[in-house]
Amino acid sequence: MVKITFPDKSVKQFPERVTGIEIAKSISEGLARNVFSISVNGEVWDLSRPIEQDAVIKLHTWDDKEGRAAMWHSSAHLMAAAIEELYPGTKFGIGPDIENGFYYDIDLGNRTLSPDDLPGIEKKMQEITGKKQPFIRKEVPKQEALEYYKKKNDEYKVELINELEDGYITFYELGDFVDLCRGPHLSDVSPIKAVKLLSIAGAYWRGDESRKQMTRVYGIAFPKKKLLDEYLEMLEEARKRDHRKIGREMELFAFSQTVGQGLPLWLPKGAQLREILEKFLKKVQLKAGYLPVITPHIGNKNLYILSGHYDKYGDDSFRPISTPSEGEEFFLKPMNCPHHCEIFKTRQYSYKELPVRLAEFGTVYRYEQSGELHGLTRVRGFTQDDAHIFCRPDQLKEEFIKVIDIVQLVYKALNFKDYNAQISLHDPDNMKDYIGSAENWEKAEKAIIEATEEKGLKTDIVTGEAAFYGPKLDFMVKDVLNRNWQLGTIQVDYNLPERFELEFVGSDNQKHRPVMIHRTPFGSMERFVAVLTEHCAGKFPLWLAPQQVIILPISDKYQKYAEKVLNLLNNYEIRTLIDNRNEKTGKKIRDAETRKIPYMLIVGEKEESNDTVSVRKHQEGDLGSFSVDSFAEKIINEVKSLIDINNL
RNA sequence: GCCGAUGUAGCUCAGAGGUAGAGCGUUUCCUUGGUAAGGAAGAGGCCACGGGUUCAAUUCCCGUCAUCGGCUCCA
Repeated sequence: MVKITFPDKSVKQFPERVTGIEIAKSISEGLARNVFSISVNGEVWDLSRPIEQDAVIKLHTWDDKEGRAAMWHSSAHLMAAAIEELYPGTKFGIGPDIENGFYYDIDLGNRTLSPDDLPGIEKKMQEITGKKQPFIRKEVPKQEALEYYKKKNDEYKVELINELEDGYITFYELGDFVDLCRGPHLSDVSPIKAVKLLSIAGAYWRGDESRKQMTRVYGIAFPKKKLLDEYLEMLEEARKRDHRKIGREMELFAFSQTVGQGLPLWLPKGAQLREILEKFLKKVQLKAGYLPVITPHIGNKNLYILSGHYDKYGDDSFRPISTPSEGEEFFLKPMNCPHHCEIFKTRQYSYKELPVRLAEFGTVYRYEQSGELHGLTRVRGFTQDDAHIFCRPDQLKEEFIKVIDIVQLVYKALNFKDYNAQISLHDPDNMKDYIGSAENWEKAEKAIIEATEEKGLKTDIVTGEAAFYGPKLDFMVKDVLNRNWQLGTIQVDYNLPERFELEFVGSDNQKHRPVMIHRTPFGSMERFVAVLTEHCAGKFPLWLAPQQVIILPISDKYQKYAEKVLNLLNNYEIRTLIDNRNEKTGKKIRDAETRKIPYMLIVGEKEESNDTVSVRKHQEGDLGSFSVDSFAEKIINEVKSLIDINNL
C-alpha cells in the first residue's frame, strides 16, 4: 500500500502502483472525466503513470494551469499527428503548450502552409479525437530513438535527442504518430472537444536567427465548445480595444509613409492627452525633488564613444549626421543619459547635495528593425519620461523605494492594478558580459530586492536578463491580446559614472564615484498611451479625456445659448465642444456616445429659459437638469476624486 | 532583418482579364427636432509603387514599399 496525501492534507491508502486516474475514480467518476494530469510530489505526471511510493498529490483539471497545459500539450501532438497524416514527410521541431494554447514548429520541405489549410487540419484533428486514441508513454534507449529519427530524416529531433543526457528517452504514441516528449499528456484525446488553429508564423529553429526558419502553427483547444466560443469572442473584443484602431477612430495619433515608418504623429486630441499626462508626472516629480533639465536631440559622436554606446550599438543605429565643412559627426540621441552625465559634470557636488535627480521628457530615436514596429508600442522616435538619479552607494535602496513610490502612485492614478515587477539580475557564471565588480552587482541587486519587498511588489526574478551595465527592475503590463509590455523601468548603472568620471566630494574630503539610476515610470509616452488606451478601451478617465463635454443644441435656434454655456465652461477650463451639425438630437447623442465623450449637455427651449443644461453621462444616460455652475462644480469634483494633483 | 498574409474612396469592406462598387463619414439643399441613426442630391479612387505577360492588367507573374501575425533584436 502507498499513502497518498491530498491537498487538504487528508491521507488515504491505495494499492501500490496506483495511478492518477484510479485515484480520481475513487473520488468520483465525474472528477475522473475532468482530470487531465496529476502532480506527484510537485512533479506533473500522466494520469496513467503508476505511483510507487507514498506521495503528496494534486489532481489537475481545466481550472488549473497544469491541467490546461496537459490539454494543450496533447493538442499540439494531436495537431502534429494530423499534419503528418495530411502532409507525409513533414519534419517536426518542438511543440509545447504556451500561456494561451499551443504551437508546433514544423518543416514541410518545399511545401508552404497557408491559413486556408488550417480548417483541413482542424477537421483531421477532430477525426482523430473521435477515435478516442490513447497517449501511450514509452521509454526507449537513446540509441534506438536516434535511429528512429535518422530513418525519418528528422534532423531536428536528432539534434534534440543528442543533447539529452539520459540513457532512456521518453516517447508518446498517438496512433501511428510517435513523438519525442517528456510529457505529461492526457490519457487519451477524447477530452479535446474544440480546437481552433489560429495563425501561422515563421520561427527560427531554436530561436536562433542564423538557423533555419520553420513554420509555426498556433492553436488553442478546449474541453467544451462553449469555452472556445467564449475565447473567440474575447479575441474579438480585444481587437476592438486595439490602440491602433482606437487611436485612428478617436484621432489620437497617426502614421505617414511620407514622414517615415515608426515615427508617430500626435494629432491634436492625442497631444492633449499626452500633455495632461506629462503635466501630471512633472508635478509629482517636482514634489519628489527632481530637477527638470532640457538637452538637444543630437549629440556628438564623441559623446557616444565616451559612453560606450557607439561601440555597442553604433552599427545598429541611424547613420550619423555630419556637418558640411568640419565633417563632425552627430547622432540622433538614442537615450538621454550621456547628456545628463555631462550636466552633472558642469559643477562639483558635495556628498550632502546627493542625490541629484535630473529629469527630462526627452525624445529619443532608435533604429528598430522594420518587422518590429508595432503601433505606438514599438516605434523609432519616442519620448521618455526620463530621469537620472546620481546618488551615493548607500542611498541606492532608499532612492529605489522613492522611485517605486512614484511608479505606484502613477499606476494607481491610472487604474492599473495588474502589473508585475520583473527583477533582472546578472548571470554570475558569465561575469565577462558585464561591466563593474561582482561586489557592486551583488550590493545593487540586494538593494533592489529589499526595496521591492518593502513595497510589497509582485515580482518575478530573472537571472541573466540584466543589462550589461547594471541590474534592473521593469514594470510589465499586459495588453489586450495578452502581450507583455515593459512600461516603467528602474535601472542601476555603474558603467556611465565610470566612463564619464563622475565624482562628488565625500565627508572625508576625497573624491568618490556616484551610482546612477535610470528610471522612467511611463517608459515612453507612446507606449504608455497605447497601453492606457487599450486598458480603458478609449474611455479615458475624465481628467484625461481629450474632450470632456459636448454641448448638443436641440436645434440651431439654441446655438447662441450653447455658445454661452461653452464660454462659461471654458472659464472653468473644462474641455468642451458644441455639436452644431444640422442633425436630430438622437443622432448627436449616438455620435457623442460612440466618440466616448464623458458628458453630453442637451440644451433647448427649457434649458435656455431656466439657464440650465440637461446632463447625460456616457454609457449611463440622463442625469437631469443642472445649472452651468453646479455642473462645472460636479465635473471639477469628479476630477478631484479621480486625481487630486495638489494633494499628491 | 527573416517567414507568412494583406494592400481598392477619409474609415470599414465588396468586386472582376474589357477602364470600379456599398455602408459610414464629408459637402449642399430640405427639415428645426428632446436622450443611441430624419430625407434628398453631389463630391471623392494612378484599385500601394515599378516592371513584365496580353489586343487589353486594378485583376495574372516578378520586384519594391508599407501594413498585419509571429520569429530574432531592443541602450
